[in-house]
Amino acid sequence: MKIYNTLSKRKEEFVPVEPGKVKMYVCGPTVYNFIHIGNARPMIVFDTVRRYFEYKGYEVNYVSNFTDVDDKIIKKAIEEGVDADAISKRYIAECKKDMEGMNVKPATKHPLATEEICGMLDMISMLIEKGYAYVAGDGTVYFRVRRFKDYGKLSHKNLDELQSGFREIKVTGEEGKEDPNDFVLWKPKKEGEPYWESPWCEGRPGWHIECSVMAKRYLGEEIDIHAGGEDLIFPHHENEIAQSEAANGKTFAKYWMHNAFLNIDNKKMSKSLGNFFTVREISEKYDLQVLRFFMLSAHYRSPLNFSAELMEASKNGLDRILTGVEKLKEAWEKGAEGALSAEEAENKKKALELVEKYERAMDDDFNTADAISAVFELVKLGNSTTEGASRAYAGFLKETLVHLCDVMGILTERREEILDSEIEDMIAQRQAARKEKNFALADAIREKLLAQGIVLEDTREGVKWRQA
RNA sequence: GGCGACAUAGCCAAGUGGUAAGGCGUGGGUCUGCAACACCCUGAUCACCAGUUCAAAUCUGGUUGUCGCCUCCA
Repeated sequence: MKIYNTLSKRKEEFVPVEPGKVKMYVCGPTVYNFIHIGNARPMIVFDTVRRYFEYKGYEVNYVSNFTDVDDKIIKKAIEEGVDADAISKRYIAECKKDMEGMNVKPATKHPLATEEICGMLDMISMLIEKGYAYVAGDGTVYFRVRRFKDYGKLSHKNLDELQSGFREIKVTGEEGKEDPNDFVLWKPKKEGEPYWESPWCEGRPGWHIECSVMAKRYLGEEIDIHAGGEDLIFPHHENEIAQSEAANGKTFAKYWMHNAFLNIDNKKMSKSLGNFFTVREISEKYDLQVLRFFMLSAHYRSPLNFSAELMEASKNGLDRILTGVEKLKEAWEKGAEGALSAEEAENKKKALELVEKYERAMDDDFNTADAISAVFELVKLGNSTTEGASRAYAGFLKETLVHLCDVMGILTERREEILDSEIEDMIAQRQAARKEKNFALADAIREKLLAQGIVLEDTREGVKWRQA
């Protein structure tokens, strides 16, 4: 398996720290609101990475945090007049609902920043002891960036470039810094903010330290994969490396994976541009499976554009796959017992070649777009060869297709919904009308059902229906 | 100002040296009472210019365009 490593800027063969095991850490969202579709991309992408590792037989320890102490959470809490805790708890619960809808597996562990303060105090103390951090006059603890010689190795920047760069050195509240690039490990509380006791001041942790600490606690000092959105490369992940490697004296993560951004009309999604969508909003219009399928239709390192038109295209494409699975299921149920015919054996070979194509694509830095093309080809093979197929052949194709979809987190069962009796009556009435060749009435009933979002299909096996 | 990514058919998107996967959409056909589903047919000299090579979408240089990071935003 090859993985593109941001650290080396090339694809590298994956070699786990511990044979047969994958330890991966994915930076999770700050929970101050419903997650947006931009948050959803890394969740879906890295969940797929995880599933593929599991498919290949690895045992995956997958850790993803929730940042539950942060300026934005505090701001929201003040606006609503509740505790910060109430805000974060609420949106963690909502986030988990969205994840379920997108069929993102729960992590092995979802640590919360506020429950890991002890570990953070330990690591900060250790960094001070080793000379990698210092305490400013007001009790703020900063990381001494100049002291860590590898600083910039992930983002491929060097400190001189950073300093000679365009950005202006921020002044407010940072007079205690030795170097403008130093970043906060611990900062004093402000009035009304949540805080914890520490040797330096009553305060709260900086943003970067939590991930270093949680990765260490739940995965160890050396992990295989650290992942997140590309915007996190600098400064967040650069700072994590500095903290972890300075404190532990070991390489922190072997492979750094970063997903590209999701854009809206080729523009970065932002509230100010008014092109901001939450996953919850999307779920009102589409099954979140469609969102998942959409996200996987492009390579994770390519920018992906979001629009209603593209969601429609994804919905239609996904429907094609689901219909294909249904047809195979019917063929399997009706199929005759016995061995495969010579032709079927030949087609089975073709299917196995497609499975290989799928694996080659996924092995090559998780090329889900290419893998999906193998799935579509398998669908076509099924659609065109199951007429009168044997049970064994149809069953094989069905199992293969379902399995490959499952690896990408695509559920192949259409959500079973119970029709209310009124609708069932209408379908029965339409059948009666058709029998009497009263097609005008039959069509009228079909139109009426369509208006309610129910699509009817007349097949040899009888009437089928599905949600539009 | 510094660093970086990308540019393939109406749309989306694979393909990183040997003359272009797949999906959506469009149009035509088969099937169907009509539809829907499915199946068959239908589509590109790969932004532009120059170079390397027997051979380039694929490598090198340049041009144009789009976007990102450098502001605790995935």
